[in-house]
Amino acid sequence: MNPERAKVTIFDVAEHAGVSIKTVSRVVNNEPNVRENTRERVMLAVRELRYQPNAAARELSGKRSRIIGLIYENAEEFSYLNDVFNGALGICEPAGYSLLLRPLTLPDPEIIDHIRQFATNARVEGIVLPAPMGDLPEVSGLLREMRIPFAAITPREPDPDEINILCNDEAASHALTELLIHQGHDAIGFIKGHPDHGASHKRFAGYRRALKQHGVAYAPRLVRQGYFDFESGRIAAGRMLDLPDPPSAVLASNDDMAAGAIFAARKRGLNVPGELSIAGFDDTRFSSRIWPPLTTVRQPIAQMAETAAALLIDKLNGHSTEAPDAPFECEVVIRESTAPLHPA
Amino acid sequence: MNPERAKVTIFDVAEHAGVSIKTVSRVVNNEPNVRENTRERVMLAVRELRYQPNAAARELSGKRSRIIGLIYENAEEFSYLNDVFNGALGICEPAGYSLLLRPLTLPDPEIIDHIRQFATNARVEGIVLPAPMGDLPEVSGLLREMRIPFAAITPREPDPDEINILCNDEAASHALTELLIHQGHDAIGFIKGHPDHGASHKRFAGYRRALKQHGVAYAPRLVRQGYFDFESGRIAAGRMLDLPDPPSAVLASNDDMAAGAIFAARKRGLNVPGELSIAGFDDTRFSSRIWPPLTTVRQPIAQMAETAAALLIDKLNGHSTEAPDAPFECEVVIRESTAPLHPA
DNA sequence: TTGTAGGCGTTATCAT
DNA sequence: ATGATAACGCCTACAA
Repeated sequence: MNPERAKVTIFDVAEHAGVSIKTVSRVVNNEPNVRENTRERVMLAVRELRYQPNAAARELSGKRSRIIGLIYENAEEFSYLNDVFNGALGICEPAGYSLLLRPLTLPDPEIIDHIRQFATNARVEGIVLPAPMGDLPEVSGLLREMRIPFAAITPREPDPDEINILCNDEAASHALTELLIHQGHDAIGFIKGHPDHGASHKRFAGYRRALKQHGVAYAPRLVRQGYFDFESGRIAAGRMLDLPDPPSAVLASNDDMAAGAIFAARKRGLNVPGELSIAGFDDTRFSSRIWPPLTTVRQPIAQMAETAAALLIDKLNGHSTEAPDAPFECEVVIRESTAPLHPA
Repeated sequence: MNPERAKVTIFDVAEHAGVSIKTVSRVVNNEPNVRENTRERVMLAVRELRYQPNAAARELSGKRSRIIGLIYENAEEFSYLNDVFNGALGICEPAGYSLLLRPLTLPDPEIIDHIRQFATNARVEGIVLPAPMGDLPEVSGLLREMRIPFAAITPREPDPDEINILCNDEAASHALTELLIHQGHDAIGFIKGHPDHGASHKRFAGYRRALKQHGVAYAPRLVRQGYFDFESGRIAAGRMLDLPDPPSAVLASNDDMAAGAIFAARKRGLNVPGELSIAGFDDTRFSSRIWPPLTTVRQPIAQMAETAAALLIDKLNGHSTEAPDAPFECEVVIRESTAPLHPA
């Protein structure tokens, strides 16, 4: 019809509807004290003129930028980020918020400056912090000091005043270990995750609890430090496999490291799962696509990110922020990379 | 020192430096006609007060949002997106631009409305369009009509007035096919990519050209349609492998489909590369981590995204936008998923 | 080289 | 329930 780029303002709408701009503002912002009749007239004008409020003017006047920041570690390996993006975006968009990304490369000695600049420069109202950002005390400390609300997706101890999205890592790790034990394994290697991630400790704790519960001896030589990346998994698994008495199963704290473990096994001519069972954590996209498909633990990452964003937006809008009553549930996904130790 | 959140405005700086706000504005925006002496005095005040210009006020007044949009297909499989994000962000940030994400699920009958809304609502100044968004005529048409500058990362024919980032897909595909031919393969399967992606056609063209050039017969039964996702690759490869005279090598138009092909081969008990060579395209993160590591083609995606963002920002700033003189170079990466047909 | 006035489109205040 | 008017912080004209 009219492809002109002439922008229609609140004045145009007011004139068209025969009211004042303030009334238009009230209607557009769902404020009370407008007669139903008037409201409809304004709405009509809004639609007819295709009125879109000017975000900059809104922000300047009302102090609301409607922008949410997402600070994340820019590590290639963390495949869960896509789910985080999608989950957060899925909530922000319909709520009228924009999502601004801020990747950070860790360790970052200037992290404080970077975040401070991002927060002020990009004028974000709130920030979503997926792991491991929510695990870093300096980050949450700074945000607290700056009085910028944030939602941390991380398995730390929840603070009732802050938004914290949890899942039962520990229980899932326990279940996975138990599965291997039930399959007859009693020499189960464990590759730990990056020590700065809260999840690493939870997962290790679940492993130890399962061993203890089922009377399987804990062997320090079967526990290796990894850092959540493929290489560290490959190396850690290699070390264990080269032991005189290697494990018959390896539990890696994430899928990337599990893929590294499979790689290491293959290099040594070992059949997986025939000679070595391997399990991971996260149910990354590719965990079902490598061979053999990986037994792993699925976290509802997208849902967790959605919840984080939704609670954050609620908080920004002054609504009561009720933390979810229980942690999100992880689910063990059994595929073909694990098998009973002595098949019948 | 002073953790107060009182925001310092241009007036504060002007007062502190003993000049008018206009002079401060000139200094902050690097405009000419300021005495060096004055400039320094203002800069000092800026630093002392930690003055940060208010982006909303700037935008409202000056019509510059300093926001760039990135519209992409939200398909789980397109692993190159991370590189696109990183490349674009790496340029935007130092240039003072923010990057706003807009995932779209294709096919989207309301794509026009969605983009229109994104463009106006999010007040983006320009838009980056990675494949396949730049391939969709309705998208580029709309942007053209709305007079929003965009940079398309896609292998279509370049328009001298528009920003177009290319790479030599065709040549790379030709080289990859040639490699297989040199290895003695003469029954080489090809899994095409999604027909809506310009790259699909380029890659197929390179394959055909290589066959022709080396006198290898073109066999339509060895060419299957895929859609760039794992499943379609698995199915397409499966069909070919179940043929009475299956190929000895399969070239997939991307790594996800190549991974599917490996999966299909494994299911049939075929040794890769002993009984079947498989090659992909993209050098996705995981292509070096599956077993066997994938022979593939590496595109400099992050660089291409960087260039797209840089050219776009140049254009927005009124600088001369010179297209790069040549397409970006792809590189064949030889790994262990391909082998000579009859090893010595 | 520097400063003054007006406007950008909204929300907030305070009348009516 | 509605409206006039003043912020909000900056930039663009236009003066000086």
